[in-house]
Amino acid sequence: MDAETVIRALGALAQEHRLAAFRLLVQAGADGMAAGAIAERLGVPASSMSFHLAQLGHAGLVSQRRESRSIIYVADYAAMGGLMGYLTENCCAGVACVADTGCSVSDNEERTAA
Amino acid sequence: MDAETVIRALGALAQEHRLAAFRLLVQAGADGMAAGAIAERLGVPASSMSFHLAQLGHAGLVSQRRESRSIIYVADYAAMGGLMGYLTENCCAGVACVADTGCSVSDNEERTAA
DNA sequence: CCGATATTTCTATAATTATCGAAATATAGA
DNA sequence: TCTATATTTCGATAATTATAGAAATATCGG
Repeated sequence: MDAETVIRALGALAQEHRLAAFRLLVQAGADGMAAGAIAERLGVPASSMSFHLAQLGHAGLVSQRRESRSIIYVADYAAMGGLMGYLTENCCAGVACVADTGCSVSDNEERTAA
Repeated sequence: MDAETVIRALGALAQEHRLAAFRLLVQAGADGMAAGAIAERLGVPASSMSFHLAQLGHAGLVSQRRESRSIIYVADYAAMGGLMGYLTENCCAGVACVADTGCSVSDNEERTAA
């Protein structure tokens, strides 16, 4: 992942509604979530949410598929993984940051809010 | 680390010169680097670099200390670790992203494949 | 104190990003 | 086809962020 892509991804996540939307999509998993459902859940007008979802898409962090009248957005785990990898290697002195948060992630309660 | 802090940190890194500066500081370690050295290295005017370093500071990603006439900036690993922790827990479905990049970070070449 | 160096703050301007209503597009069902 | 639903695109505006020269501040050596 090159620096430009990383910057786009960081910029995409560096906004209240987009970070919230992406978290929602990560929780939703492969089923994803309809644009309207995200907008309603976050209390953001549809056209604004559409703008933000497009930004996430342009950054490669989400993909979309049409399903009847809805457009379903899905988090792209590989892209997020790429971002994490870049940050780990280039912004964390190799070990410090990740080791610090505990590398075996599976034991937390981070999935309870599904 | 709360969402607002995370957004500030992401926004701080989501800019060419700031990401480059932060990478430089991570490499420099505890010795840090003088503002002028960073500016020169990146080919950015001093006043512009000062603006960007202030943004990184405001986001808590760097600290500074005066050393004679220079102001030395130092990367804050704990802050970066906090950011990584938040992303891992909230934006990575718990495991996928980090596991994907190889959790034992100490070896360098795990990132060649997307 | 003075002159040189290092950096920040000030100021103005340019560029980018966010907001959201209204209009346009796509789909579905009667 | 007509109408309702879901979402995007358009367009206008507001807000934020970036750029960089000039002036101000701090420190040092003499």
